[in-house]
Amino acid sequence: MEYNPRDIESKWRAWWQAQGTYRVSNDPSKPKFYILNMFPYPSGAGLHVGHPLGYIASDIVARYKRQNGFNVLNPMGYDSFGLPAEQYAIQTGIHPAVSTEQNIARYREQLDNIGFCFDWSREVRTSDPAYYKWTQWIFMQLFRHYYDLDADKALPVSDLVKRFEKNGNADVHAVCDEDTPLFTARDWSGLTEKEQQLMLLKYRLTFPEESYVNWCPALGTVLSNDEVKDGVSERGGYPVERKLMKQWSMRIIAYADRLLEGLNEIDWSESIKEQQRNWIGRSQGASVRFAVDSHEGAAIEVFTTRVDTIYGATFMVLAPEHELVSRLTTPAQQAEVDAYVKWAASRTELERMSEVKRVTGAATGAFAVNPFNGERIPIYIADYVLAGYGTGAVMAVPSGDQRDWNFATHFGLPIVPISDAQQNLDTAADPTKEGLYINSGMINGMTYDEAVPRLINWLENNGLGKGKVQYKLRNAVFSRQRYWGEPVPVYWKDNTPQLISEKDLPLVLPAIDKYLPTESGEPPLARAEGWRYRTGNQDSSYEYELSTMPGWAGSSWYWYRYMDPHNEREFCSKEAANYWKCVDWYIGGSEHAVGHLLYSRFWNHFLYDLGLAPEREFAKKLTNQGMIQGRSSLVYRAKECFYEEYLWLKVLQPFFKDYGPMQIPANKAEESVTYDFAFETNDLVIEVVSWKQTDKIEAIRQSAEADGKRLMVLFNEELAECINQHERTAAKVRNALESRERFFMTASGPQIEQLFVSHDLTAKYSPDCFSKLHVDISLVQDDVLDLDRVRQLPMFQGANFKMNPGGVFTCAFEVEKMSKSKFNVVNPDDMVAQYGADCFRMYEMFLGPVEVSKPWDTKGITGVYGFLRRFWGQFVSENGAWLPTDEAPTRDELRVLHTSIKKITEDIERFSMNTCVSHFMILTNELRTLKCHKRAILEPAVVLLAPFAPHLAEELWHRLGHETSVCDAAWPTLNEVFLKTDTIVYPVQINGKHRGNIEIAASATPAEVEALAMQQEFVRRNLDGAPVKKCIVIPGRIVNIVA
RNA sequence: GCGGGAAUGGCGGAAUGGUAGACGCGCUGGUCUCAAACACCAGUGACUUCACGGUCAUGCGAGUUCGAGUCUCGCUUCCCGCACCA
Repeated sequence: MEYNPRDIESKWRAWWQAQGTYRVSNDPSKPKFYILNMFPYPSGAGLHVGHPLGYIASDIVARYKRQNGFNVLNPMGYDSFGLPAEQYAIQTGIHPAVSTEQNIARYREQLDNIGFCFDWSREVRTSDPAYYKWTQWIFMQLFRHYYDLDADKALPVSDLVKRFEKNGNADVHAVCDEDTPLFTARDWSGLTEKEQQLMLLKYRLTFPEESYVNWCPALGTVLSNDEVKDGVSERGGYPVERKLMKQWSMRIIAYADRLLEGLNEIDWSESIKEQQRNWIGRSQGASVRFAVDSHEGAAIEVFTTRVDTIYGATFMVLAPEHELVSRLTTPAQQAEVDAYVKWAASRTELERMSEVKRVTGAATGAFAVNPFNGERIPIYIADYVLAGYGTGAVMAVPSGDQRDWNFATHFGLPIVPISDAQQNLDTAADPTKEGLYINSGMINGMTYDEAVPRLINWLENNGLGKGKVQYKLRNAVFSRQRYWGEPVPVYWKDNTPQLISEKDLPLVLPAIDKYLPTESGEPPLARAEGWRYRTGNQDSSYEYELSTMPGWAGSSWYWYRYMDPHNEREFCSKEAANYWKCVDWYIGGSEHAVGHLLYSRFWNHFLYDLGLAPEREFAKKLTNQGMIQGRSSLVYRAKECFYEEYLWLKVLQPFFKDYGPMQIPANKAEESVTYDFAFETNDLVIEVVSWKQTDKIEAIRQSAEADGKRLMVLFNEELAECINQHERTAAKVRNALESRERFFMTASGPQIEQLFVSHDLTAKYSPDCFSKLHVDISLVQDDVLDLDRVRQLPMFQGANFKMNPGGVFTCAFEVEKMSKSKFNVVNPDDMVAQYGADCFRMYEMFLGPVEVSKPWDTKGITGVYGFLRRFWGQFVSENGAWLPTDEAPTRDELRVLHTSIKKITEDIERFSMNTCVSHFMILTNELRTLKCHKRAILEPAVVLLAPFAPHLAEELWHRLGHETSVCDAAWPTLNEVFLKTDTIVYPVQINGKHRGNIEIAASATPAEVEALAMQQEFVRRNLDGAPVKKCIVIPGRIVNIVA
């Protein structure tokens, strides 16, 4: 009886559901294992074969762990707030909740098709009010806490207020706004209620602030830094501009150091950790205040990581936007500075980034004073100094910094060496920290390690600066001027933000008429009628915050909700959190390297500080799955110039010997020859042109007449029409050559509008004769286009196809991202329908390592299908007979089984699923060779296969007489005894080259092995009489004879 | 420019420092069939040899080692991330 996945799979899926096989309880009697996939955004396009890759790999691990006695949590849900649903709502008026619901239903159907062991009773959706109630609740906790640097954790703002009341803020070491003033207890109590609230905002971990943000007009919202790539929005690629706006912000900088340190204790890929380190961008250095000559009270603060080079500072550079520029510029320099500032402001981000090498700048005419040696140094402005980093000002040390060196060289400024180890300063800067300082006042003769503390000490003692750590990381903008997101649980009273009462959570998204900003430019929520907050019994009501939370809010804590998904009192109970602790293995795409993964770590550290999260880091181990790329098919469409090349290659060349050398335009641009083709011994000229270009035809005709030439006009379209019968065109040309008519032109307008050329023919033509177009891969098989179906499509109306000599039309292919727009999407549903879910799962794994990107090739799936059929065939004969017997297995059979147990166990542990599938194939091939149908071998093989092909395994498991699920069958135990063989085949090398093999008893000593090797004919022959220097025998492995 | 990763047949990819190319696709030949598909069997890195066999092969060049795809050093190319970050 044939293996029939369709029947088997639907049967067992229903059974699993009825049995609740995948229900997970928080059972403390068993060790836990929490494996998590990054939950998907349910897009309208559905899943393609690339999406489930990580889900399948983690499903295998989950099932494997369960068979090894673990209580496994392997949940799934949806990150269901997001821009696409809202964009769709704007276009169609359909509520995002409705389209999201539909998309989720489709996702679910596709996911169910693949046989995952998700416990759907634990599903979460970020857009569900029962879920976002807790997102809002966590936001409230952030608002109620500040970061205390002495405790090195988040503490309640209420405590902070008590300290202010007692002692003011002088002895408070907390992360706060840069401009927070010092105040005493008396100052504090003198503040009004509103002033106190405003002061506290400078400390809260989330707070509204006026700042420059990434404003995306096309999306009508601000974006956080990680949502902007190369100056445009990550979603949609719309332009982004800097705009000053009042926005909610998250004080993530408070956690910068902990986020950095935490990276050392988690098992994530080096590349992700490095990206996060980069994003945080910690640099340790010093801030130094430079006075400005003849500007009392003006001081320029700079940040430097190389304070040791300060004696080599020979000038100073400010960003063109620096606030002091206008004040400092001398009248003589005013015009030049104004011009430069204006020019710098006009440059786009792209220009700035691409013209890094160019040195530009302008002198302000003012001078700064080096606090260490009192030297006056000129102040320049230049756009290589960024307004947004540090203080927007640098002390320039041309001997140690290449950019400063370039600038100094360009403007003829002095370059002073500061270390005796610096070399070749006339060709480049030398940033060395080696050697002893020279020309450096108080640090002359010191090393780097001695100099830095000395200088910082001096700065601090003289009040001119201090040691300082600078981060590239900015506070994260938390507001979106959009509808489809979590409402911020805040109302505004007297221009200060107030949290709503916890009992009013969740603050549910109100209904609105249109998903657009109001006429006055307020966010969509301003459209909601009567949506105001009423406190207590008062009649007055207050306006809610109108922006919503960003996409990353709901995904920054969701792994806790899976632990306790229906809890109405807490986001997750203490017991559940303490049992599941954290994610043991997190799997997802590397595109979330700095967005989701950094914000999640931030929130988790915060929840940890509050005692709500049991671990500092939420995910111990992270694996990034690779992309499955599509194999796109492309057709070549002929452009104008193709027809000329075609006419020459296929039609005109045979006339060459009869009508003499032919003039063809050598270079179209020069137009040295008036006509496309002209024969030397015939007064006929030929012009190839589209019949639509009537003006051009008329002009050529007049010019031919004037030159006394006979003219033949060939339409591109008529060439296209008879493209597969070029002799017809040749006949026309011959006719014209031999005739004495003055003018040849086809009278009727051709029907053909475009021509496609079989890819295997295109090499003969220059590449710019064609444009490449994607065609749907379902129309292509083995790179051959299905013309009958293609001709039906609107896109190919009025098209003709130039076939290859075999009479078929071939396409080019390209490996690229799988996407709808490239028509290369392969739907998992189709694969499952044809080969079954088990086969699809195993083929996805078989393609290659999970972490690596690789192209999808549907053809290869037959190999896996054949394997599954053969595996089935060991149990069930062609006529449906049940084959397993209770005979005792042989040594060979046991060795085959236990080799597989060892390899498959090891390979799952190291996440090498592709080699697992190979081992299953080897196992099956060997059992077939051994004609083994013994239950003692086959039953453990079924258990091994269960994580990979759960449906097939369940079927065979039950046919073997079991009544409980194979999911709970214990993983087979390896017995090393069975791996041993009686004899060992040793490869024998001579000077490292493999020359032959010897077989000897496994118990043979190295000396015996050597002796046997030496007797071999092939050894004597290859040694050719040379004396043996030594013989290396690695027991059980190899023999190498050195001569 | 900086950082991370990679490079092995026609293709996807295997190889604790120990027979390079497992396994699969594709291809070639055979069996079955009127035929095709499916299935099954055999072969399949390149060059060379009637054959036995030999030579060359893991991006390039050195090195360590009895032995290197694997380790070290120096290059090349590709992918990813960051990028005038003081």
